[in-house]
Amino acid sequence: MSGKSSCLVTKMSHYVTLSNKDRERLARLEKAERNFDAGQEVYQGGDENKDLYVVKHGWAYSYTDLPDGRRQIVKIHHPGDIIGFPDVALKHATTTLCTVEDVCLCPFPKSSLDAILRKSPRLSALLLSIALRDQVVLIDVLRAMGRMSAQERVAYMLLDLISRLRITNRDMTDTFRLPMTQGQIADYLGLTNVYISKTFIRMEEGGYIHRQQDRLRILKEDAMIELTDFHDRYADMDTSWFPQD
Amino acid sequence: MSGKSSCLVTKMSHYVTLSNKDRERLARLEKAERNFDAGQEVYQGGDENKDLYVVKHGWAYSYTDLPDGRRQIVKIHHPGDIIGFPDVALKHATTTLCTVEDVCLCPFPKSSLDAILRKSPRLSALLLSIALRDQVVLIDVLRAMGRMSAQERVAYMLLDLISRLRITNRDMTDTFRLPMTQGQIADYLGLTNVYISKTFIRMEEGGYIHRQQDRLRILKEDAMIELTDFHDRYADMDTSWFPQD
DNA sequence: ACCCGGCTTTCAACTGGATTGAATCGGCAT
DNA sequence: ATGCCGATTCAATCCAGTTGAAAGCCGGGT
Repeated sequence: MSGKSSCLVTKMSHYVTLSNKDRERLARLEKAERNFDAGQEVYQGGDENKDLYVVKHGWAYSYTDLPDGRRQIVKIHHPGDIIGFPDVALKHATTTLCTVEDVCLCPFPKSSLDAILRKSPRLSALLLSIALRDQVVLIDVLRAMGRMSAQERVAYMLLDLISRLRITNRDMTDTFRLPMTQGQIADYLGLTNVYISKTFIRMEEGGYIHRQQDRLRILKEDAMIELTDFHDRYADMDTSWFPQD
Repeated sequence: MSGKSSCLVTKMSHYVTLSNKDRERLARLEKAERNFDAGQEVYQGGDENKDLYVVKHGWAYSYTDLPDGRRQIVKIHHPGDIIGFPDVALKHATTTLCTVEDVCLCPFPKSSLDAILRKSPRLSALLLSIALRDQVVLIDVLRAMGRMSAQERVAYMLLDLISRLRITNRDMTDTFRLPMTQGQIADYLGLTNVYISKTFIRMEEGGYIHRQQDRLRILKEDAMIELTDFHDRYADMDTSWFPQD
């Protein structure tokens, strides 16, 4: 099991070149593995949070409920993502983690993070940067939810997804697998499953996208970028100030 | 000018006890001062971002525009807050900073942050925690925007504001000054000024709040907490794992 | 005291998206 | 194949919140 096969290392290396030692440190986080079936809940909001997870394969999402059952999905997780990072600051998990499909997760304790923070200044800077970058991404989502129409929100979501998938999958062009149900997409975008359906149909009629099973093709990426004033935050990171290891 | 008068030190000390050295390090960030009139723009989205700001007094907010003029306020800043932290990860500022009223800001360069990260593990941990905690707070806002009614959103906002103000102002009970216009509140909550007006009136009629000039009194805090399923993330922080300095 | 400009409130018409319920599709297990 | 369950689609209706404009209010400046 060399570092080469680690999604986490692949993803982190996208931002900055890492020493072999740091690559090993990261790869070690993916030692343990647990498999989950589609639609399974891994942990719940309010639980004491002691573990983080690296996604090895499959999609998952974090969500919160309102007491009356309304639901908001707050983050969609892909291979290479670290799940639960924001909760490190708090005593209890704030969201519930649920799988979209069959998923393999690598749990590791919060304390492993400590070790990295103490030992590797370069990785610490990277982790802090990722936390801050994720704040910016959340702000972008907030803007979409607050001020965009249904069609703009869907376009924004698709652009965000494909940008993130391109990080680990360099040769991906305009087509990707979207395993989420329309109900889940609705819960992410603050809409309803019915209206997501209608919006997808309209976007397909408008020639923006093409769907075939769960594969989605983006036909007018530039138009969608313009429509949503989309910025790829994953490409604009400033790593110039990082300490050398 | 001792550390005692620094809003930043007051705010940071709320979470964790700091050594004198660390208090000095923080207080030093507030050495320079710049004053701004009400409604003034301090910097704009897209600008190269080299400075951060500590708020000394007055309220300000960060916002983004859509190309067609729709506007989303993404963060409201109070005394003691660090402005621009999320943008540290990126090459360009993502939001525009605007004052609500007459404001005094203390600018300091990104590089001062570097120095702190290298010298003080305890402050580094605190900064990382604050970044992560702010992510959780953003997620809470996202939930409000995605799934809550107008009245719930306003209630949520008021609870969030008073919780934050209580950090630096321990003896505050149920009344605070709300200097923002209803138009600004609308841009924060993804609504319109007209509907904010209507909602405030309804909440006053319902006995939830009382307004008098720009002072706002929360009458049924418990009911509002229940209504919005509000969690005070500023009180729930886990600082137990921080390294001693 | 007065005017001016920005903020809040009110009003009426309108609409984007929600809701409901039913029909259809599709995958999987038997 | 068959039957079942969840996901998707379709159509009709409804409503929370928008839009635009007008009127009231309040504070600051001269």
